[in-house]
Amino acid sequence: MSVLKLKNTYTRSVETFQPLDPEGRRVTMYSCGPTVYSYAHIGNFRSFLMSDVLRRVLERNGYEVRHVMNITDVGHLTEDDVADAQGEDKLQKAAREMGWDPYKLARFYEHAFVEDARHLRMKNYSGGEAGEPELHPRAAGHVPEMLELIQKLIENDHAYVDDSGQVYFDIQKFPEYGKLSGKVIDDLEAGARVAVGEHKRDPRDFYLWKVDPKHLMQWDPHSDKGWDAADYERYRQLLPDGVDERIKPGFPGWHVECSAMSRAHLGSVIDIHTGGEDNIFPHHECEIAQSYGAYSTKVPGPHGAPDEGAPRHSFARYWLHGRFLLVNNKKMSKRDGTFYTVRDLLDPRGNERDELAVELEGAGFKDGKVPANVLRYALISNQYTQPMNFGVDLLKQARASVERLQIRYDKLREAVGDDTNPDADETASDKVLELVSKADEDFDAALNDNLNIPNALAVVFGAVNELNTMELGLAEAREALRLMESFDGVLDVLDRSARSGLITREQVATWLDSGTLQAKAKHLKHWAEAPDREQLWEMIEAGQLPMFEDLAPIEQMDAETIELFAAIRQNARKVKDFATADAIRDDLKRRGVQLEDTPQGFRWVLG
RNA sequence: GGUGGCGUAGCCAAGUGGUUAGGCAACGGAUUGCAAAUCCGUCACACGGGGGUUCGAAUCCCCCCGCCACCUCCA
Repeated sequence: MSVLKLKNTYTRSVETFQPLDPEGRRVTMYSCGPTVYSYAHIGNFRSFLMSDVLRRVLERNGYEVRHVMNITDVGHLTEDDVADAQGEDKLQKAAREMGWDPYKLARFYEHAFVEDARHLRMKNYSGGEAGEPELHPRAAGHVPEMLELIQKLIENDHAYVDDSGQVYFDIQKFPEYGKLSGKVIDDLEAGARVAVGEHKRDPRDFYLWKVDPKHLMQWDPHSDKGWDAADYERYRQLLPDGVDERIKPGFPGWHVECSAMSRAHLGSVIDIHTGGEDNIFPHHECEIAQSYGAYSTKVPGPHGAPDEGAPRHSFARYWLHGRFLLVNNKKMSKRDGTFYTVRDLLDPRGNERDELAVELEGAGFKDGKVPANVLRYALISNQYTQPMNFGVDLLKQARASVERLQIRYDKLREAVGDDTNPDADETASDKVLELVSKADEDFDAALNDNLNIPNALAVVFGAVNELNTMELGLAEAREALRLMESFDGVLDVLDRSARSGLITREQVATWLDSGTLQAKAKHLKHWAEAPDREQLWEMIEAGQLPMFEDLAPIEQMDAETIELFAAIRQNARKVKDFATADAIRDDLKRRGVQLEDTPQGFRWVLG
C-alpha cells in the first residue's frame, strides 16, 4: 500500500501524511467554504471539489475523516484591508442592492450552494453529513466563539482596541507572519496599496472586530442587543465577564471566523486546512497568527519533514491550496462572458444564459445542459497544484471520458445481473484478478502521490481498455464491476442506477412468434393514455409506426416499453424494412433511449 | 517593482537523467444492413528558443522569449 503524500504550502514541499491522532485513525480537516452573497462559481467549486477528492482519498487510506466546511455569512468585506472607512460587507452590499435583509440573502444563497454541492456530489453535503450543522458552521452563528478568541488575543497582548472601539490584530507580535505565503515584510510595506488605517499601528494589522453603525448585522458585546437568544446565552457562558469594555457594537472580521469555527468543531489543532490559492494570503496567514496569538497552537512537523518533530506555529499541520481555474487562460470575467456559476452550466436557459446554451448545444450537449457528473469530472480532472483552463472543449472531453467509463460500467452491470445466477460459484481467472488488484493499487498510488488525478485516470482508462479486450465470465465481471465501483468511490461520476438492459434474440423471437407482443402492449402504461389505442395498435400491425411524440413522455420509457419497440423493430429488420427499423431507433433516441444491436441481441441504454 | 508558477504532438494533461503515460479529436482498417459499442493502426523518435554539463537531457545549469497568477476583494 502506498503512502499518502501531500504538498504542504506551509513548507512548500511534499510531505508524508501522518495524522495527529495518536492512534493514527481520525483525521480532522477544515475547508474554507463559500461566502454566500451570490451563486458560487465553478472556480469556487474547483476548490471545494479538491477538498472532496482529498477526503475521499483519505477515506480510501482507511482514515476516519471529520470534514468541516464553513459558510461565511458576515464580515467578509469588499475591500478587506484597504481602507477602514470604505470596506463594505459583501453580504450587506448584495442585500442592499437586492433590497433584502442580509440574513434572508445569506440563507437564499446558502441554499443554492447546498443544491450545487449536491449536484456535484460533494460528500459532506450528501447522506447524514448534510444534516450535521456543526460540519457546516455559519459565521454569524459563531460570534460568541469569535469574541472569545478576540478577548483572548487582547489579554495576550496580540490585539488592541482603537479609539472607535474596533479591534486589530497586532502583527508585530507574531514574527512568523508571512511564513505560509512566503511574503516578506519589506514587500508588504513597499506596496503602497495597503493603506494605513487611521487607527492602525502597522499597515499590515488586520481587524478582528469592526464597528460600523450602518451595518445591518451587528452584535453588542455588552448587552443582548443584536443577538440570537441561544447565541447570547452561549456567549454569557463562554465569557461570564464579557469582553474588553472598549469594544463597541459591531461585527467580526472575516479571518477570525475560521480560527474560531475550526477550533469549536475540530479542536484547537487540526490535521488539514484547505482553500483556494488566494486564501494563502492574507486569509490563512491571518488565521495562523490569530490562533497562535490566542491559544499558542502548534503542531510538530511530520515524519520525514526537515523540521520533523519541531513545533510549527500553526494550528493546522497540512495546508493545501488549489490553483485557480482560468477560462481562456485568464481569470473568469463577467465582462468577457467567461464567468460561470454551476447552475449556469447545468441549466443555461433556466439562468438566462441563452448564448451559453447555444454554444453548449453546438458542442453536442442536449438542451445546452451540462450533466452534473460531467461537470464534476471536468473540475477534478487535473491536479489541484496546476491551474485549470476551463472551457467547452474541456467539457466535451469530460463528457467523452465519463461516457466511456459509464458504458463499461453498464455492460458489467448487465453481465453481473442481479447476482443470483447459479453459476455464481465460478471463480475469476488469475488474469482478471491480477488486473483488478494491480489497477486498484496503481489507482491508490497515483492518488496518494499528492492527488495526481491525471495519473489515476490513466490507470482507470488503462484498466478499461484491458477489460474491453476480454471475454469476462460472471465472476470476472463481478470483480471488474467492483473495480469500477472502487474507482468511482473517489471520482463519483457514474450513474449507478440500472440504466441499461439486454434483450436476447430468443426473447424477441418468442414475442414475435407467439402473439405475446400484443399482450405485452396492453401492459404499457402509456397505452391507456393514448387517445385511441385500438387505432395505434392497428397502425403497428399494418407496419405503420406512430411517432413516440404521440405516445409516451420520456418518464414512461420503461423496460417493457423498450422491449416492445425493440421487437417491432426486429420484425421490420427481418423483412429488410430498414427504413422503419431505423426510424424506430431514431425515435427511441429522441425519447432518450439508445438501442444497440449486439451479437447476443439488443442492448438499450437510458440516456 | 516584489513573489510564485507555466510553456510536452491538433486539444487537455502526466512524467524531473536512460524502456510506448493516459484521455479527447481526426483519419484508416476489422465488425455491422446502417448505426452504436468494441478492437487494431496512424497522427507520436512531442517536450518555447539558444547555449552548456553528461556516455545519455523534456528532466540538471546559464541566458533569452512568451504566458499566467499572487502581492488589493476573490476558491
